[in-house]
Amino acid sequence: MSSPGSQTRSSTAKARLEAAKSGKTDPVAVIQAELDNLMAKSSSESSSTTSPSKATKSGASTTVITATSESTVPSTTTPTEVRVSSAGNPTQVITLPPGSPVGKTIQSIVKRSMPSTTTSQVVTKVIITRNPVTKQPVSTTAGLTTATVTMMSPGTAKTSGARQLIQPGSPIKFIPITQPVTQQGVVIPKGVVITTTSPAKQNAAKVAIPALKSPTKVSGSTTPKKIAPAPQTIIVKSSAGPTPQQVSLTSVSGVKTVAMVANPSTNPPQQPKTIQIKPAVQAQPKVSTSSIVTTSTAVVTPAATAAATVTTASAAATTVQSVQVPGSKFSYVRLVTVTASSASNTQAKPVVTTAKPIAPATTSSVHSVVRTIPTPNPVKVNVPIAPAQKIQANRSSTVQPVSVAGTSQNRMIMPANTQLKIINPLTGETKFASFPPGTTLLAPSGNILQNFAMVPMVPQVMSQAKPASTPNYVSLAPSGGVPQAAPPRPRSPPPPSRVVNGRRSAPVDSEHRPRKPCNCTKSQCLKLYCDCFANGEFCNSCNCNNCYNNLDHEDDRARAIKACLDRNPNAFKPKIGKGRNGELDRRHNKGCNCKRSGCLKNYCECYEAKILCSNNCKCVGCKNFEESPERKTLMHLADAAEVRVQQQTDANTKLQFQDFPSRPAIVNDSGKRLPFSFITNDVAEATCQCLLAQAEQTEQKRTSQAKAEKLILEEFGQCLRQVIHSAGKTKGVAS
DNA sequence: GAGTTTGAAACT
DNA sequence: CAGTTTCAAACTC
Repeated sequence: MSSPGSQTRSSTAKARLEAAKSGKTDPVAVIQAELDNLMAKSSSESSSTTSPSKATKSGASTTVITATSESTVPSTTTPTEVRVSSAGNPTQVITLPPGSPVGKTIQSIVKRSMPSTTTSQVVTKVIITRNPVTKQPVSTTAGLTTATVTMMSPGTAKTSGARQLIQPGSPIKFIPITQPVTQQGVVIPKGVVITTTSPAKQNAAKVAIPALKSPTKVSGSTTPKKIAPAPQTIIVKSSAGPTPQQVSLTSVSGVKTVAMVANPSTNPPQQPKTIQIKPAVQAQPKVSTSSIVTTSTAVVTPAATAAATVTTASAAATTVQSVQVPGSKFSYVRLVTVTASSASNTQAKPVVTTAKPIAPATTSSVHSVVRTIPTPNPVKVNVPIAPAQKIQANRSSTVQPVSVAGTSQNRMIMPANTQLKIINPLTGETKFASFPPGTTLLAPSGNILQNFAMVPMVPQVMSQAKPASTPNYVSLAPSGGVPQAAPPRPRSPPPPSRVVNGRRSAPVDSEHRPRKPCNCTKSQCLKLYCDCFANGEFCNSCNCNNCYNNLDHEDDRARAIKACLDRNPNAFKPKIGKGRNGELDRRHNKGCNCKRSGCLKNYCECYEAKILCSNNCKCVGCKNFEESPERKTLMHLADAAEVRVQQQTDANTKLQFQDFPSRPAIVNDSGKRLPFSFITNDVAEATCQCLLAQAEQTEQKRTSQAKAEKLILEEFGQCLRQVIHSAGKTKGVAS
């Protein structure tokens, strides 16, 4: 059941975004980052002191919005000057009257400036700078001054699983906040602005050889160990200000979501403000609908979205810099404490509480609304991040610092099975702690955590933990806590090779199939025999013995890396490169040396990478060439196996639905459904949407609070009547 | 699960 | 650079 018009009204009630998937690992970059990190030890002090300069504009109110959703500008009732800049296009300055749905406005601007056929990533940034009338900064008191949403260009959708990048105009998915999901969180203790950039879709490998591995061997189900590398580029910058906020990274189905929670506890409670933003510039499209800020809910964007929304609420004592390495899929955040006051806040221990998990994307049709939270309730905004494309060499962010209204609480939402190394850069004190999934570290005073750099001890984190006085890096790798087996795929395109260096490293589906844990016994996981090490990752939940590939043996590890690079400068570079025809012609850079396998077993790096042997190979008795009958036979067998697996999967799925009917009717002795049995989840949700819509309307009309409450209650009564009416019509007999 | 095979990495 | 050894993953039983 749904009340009349509820669908329409609810369309403005929630955000629905879709996300992109992660990209490939580049161990070279990780290694490079680690080496750089080591080298940075000597210059860490200077980094600390220079960071604040980037976090300028303290007190200024700048709102950055990069968005496609129908979001509204954070709370303000005054006209707002907005600068819209997107890749490859000149910056536009527009003035938005109060109440305008800035998301639509931005979107229309972007659409006009962006070729529809482009496949490259487009990041549109909207910076709300000031009130053009009063020349005052906008709405710093709203407790939410920054929103960042990254817009993906069309043509980036992938077909497998949830791997979809958002397309302009596509429906946006809504994630209820209450459902559990694997999370990986990082707290940015002080006010920060995060922008995300998404890479264009990388072509999947086009190869000839189908996967022959038994489906049961798909590593995803068995390895908690490998956590997929960070697929996105994240630029985090701090802003000056007194209050902390939360930034958390949530991985849902391989897509990372950044959530920043502003704790408005230090802000005086405010009444929700209605924003009316209309295009003031003639060239801008007219927007007839306006979204209203009505509740203390946060923007909830789905995990599977390419849009990103970030809100910040405060200024910072900590500078957060992004560290990006050329060619790397990894994103690092360098946390540098910059305030003198922070020095007095050492030794504090985080309070551990249970975090409310953020639900994965659903297929709900509810539209999204960016909601400012002027109340003491935290503002929670998620930033789904698309896979990284090519990471540029600049190691520091160029994002404008943003000042934000203050909050006083830090939080860190733990990813699954996260172990943290907490380092006090001032005293050098190091602590280790492990937290269950979903754990949130709270720093109620706002500064408890600010002197500690948090280093999730997960794979892909390369020597982030540094000694005291050294900038600390936090890898923003997506959670691998819930490995997912790649769905059965047709022969083409096969996954990009994972033969990064090592041997027989599984040709991982770059999206997010985790690599298997290693079983090294003699190498201490410090040689390229070890897949983890070869891929530039820490061992995590591996079965190795005497492992030195961890934070406890940083020095040894660094030496081992150096030794490998001394032997072979390309040791950590991908082994599979592009041929003359680019992606269509991948080849093993070094070539294999197989003698007995005929290059038709996974011993062969070429075969494992699902590419044909090339002139680079020195193999004997090679059967891994285009016209090889043996290879063709294997291909056919593999295809047939895949078909069978797919059919079996489909059958199982069907059975599951049959075995678990949605919800048994609740009936009385006579077999009639009892009235409350009609209040299903759908009904409840629809009712809530109706109430929400009603609340929005009252906000829009600026009705008094008393009347608003009355109207909402009446709406609730209306919903109940409809439920009763529907129950009566069905004369519900249990089914 | 134990043992064997294999080829890349490491070493000489 | 070639030959040998070491190593851990792939494979077989």
